Amino acid sequence: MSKDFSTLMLAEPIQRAIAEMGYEAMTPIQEQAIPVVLAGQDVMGAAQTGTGKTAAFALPLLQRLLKHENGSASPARHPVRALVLLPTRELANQVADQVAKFAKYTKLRSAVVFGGMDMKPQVAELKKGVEVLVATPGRLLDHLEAKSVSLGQVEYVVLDEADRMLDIGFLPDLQRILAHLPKKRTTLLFSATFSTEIKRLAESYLQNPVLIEVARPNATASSIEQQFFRVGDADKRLALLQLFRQHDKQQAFVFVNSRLGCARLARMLERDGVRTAALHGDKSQDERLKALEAFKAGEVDLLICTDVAARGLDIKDVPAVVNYDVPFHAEDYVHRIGRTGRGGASGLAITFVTDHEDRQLAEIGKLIGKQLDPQPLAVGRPAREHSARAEPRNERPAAATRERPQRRERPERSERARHAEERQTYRRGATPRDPLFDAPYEPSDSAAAPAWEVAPRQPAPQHRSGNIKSKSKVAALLRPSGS
DNA sequence: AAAAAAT
Repeated sequence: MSKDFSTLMLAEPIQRAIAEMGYEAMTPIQEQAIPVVLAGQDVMGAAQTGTGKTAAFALPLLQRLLKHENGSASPARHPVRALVLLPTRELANQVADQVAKFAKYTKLRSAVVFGGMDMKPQVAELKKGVEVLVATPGRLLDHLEAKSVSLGQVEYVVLDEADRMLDIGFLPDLQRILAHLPKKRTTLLFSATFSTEIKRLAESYLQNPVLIEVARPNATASSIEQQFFRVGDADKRLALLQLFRQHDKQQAFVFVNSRLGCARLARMLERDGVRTAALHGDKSQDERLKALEAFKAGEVDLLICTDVAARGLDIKDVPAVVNYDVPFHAEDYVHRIGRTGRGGASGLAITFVTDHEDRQLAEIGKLIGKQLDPQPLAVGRPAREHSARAEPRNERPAAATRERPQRRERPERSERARHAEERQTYRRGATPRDPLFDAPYEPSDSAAAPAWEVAPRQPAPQHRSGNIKSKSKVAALLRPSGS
């Protein structure tokens, strides 16, 4: 039985905003974390993706800022009292949006600063004074150096996607930022994934923390159906096009491991006639935000992205996620597929596995506690790629083979040759031509059930319902499990 | 190994 937000007795302006946003029943992480944050305690919170972690910290935080005056006399009328740090610019933008909505009817001001944007408007905003500051680490340090912001009055700091914020790439920046904060403060850590090592590290930043776990850490949401397909490197794009068509061209996030691969796939898919946008770190911030907006607006069907989009992004009703490449880190798998199946909606996660990705796949299986067994995927090939389009074709599929998809009859062109040809096509400004996509689907393994039906259905994982542990229990959890 | 975050 989940309680309503109305039972929290939050300040009227906050309640009004909640109602306006259509929030009613709390999710388990909200139900458990909000009272603890309201009580002013440090929190380490783990809950599956898409279960409303932002509201779980933002609402009680705003409540406390409203009800508890800033104790020390401050030179600024609006000192930063709460700081929220995030690992990507898009996520900072999104969380800032949500905070602003929650705070809409209060007198509290919020702002967001992240890189890739002009400093000046951010400086102006900070100068006016804000109680809640949302930021990415790099740009925040810039502002600290430029003395356009002071963090000496911060009472609350939130590390969202905490395990990422504490990893080696972010830790130095994070430590430099935390050095600007008062020692006496409340610290809140949230993520869907926490490794044992990161938990231990995290504890050194917390005082008397309450550990809130509404699911085993690293658990995937049970509303997401996970499918794994064995494909060859050269078949991935075809497989993607085929599945896209089989799924009625529904929208999806398509994750690629490198920025170059991401840009390249997006370009090729566009040529294939798919409405595509690319989102990765080599794009300008303007392009990045536009790509996301275009996807949200439904102007784009496949968002081709790197792990910049793996965490936290909350877009309603994304039907599917495709791991075009198996992620290098197993936790990223959990976050990537968490872009679908949000708020309990159903979602589909498809992962392509090539032979050299088996090790990474095994790591994922270990992390999420499932036996992962990639199914063969019959990749249909057009009868011909270049000429003879008008030739009548035999629509009856060939006889079934239960084995791996057939290889091409003719020797494969080298990767290089194909890329060269693609570049040529581009220079000529050719109109999108799609031998692979618009051509009638001709399965190489016709007796196989449609690809999206052959995947094994995993039983939903059993989650412990929420339990709050004291610090001693936290310490126990942090001990290596073997001992 | 790669991406991300400052320019």
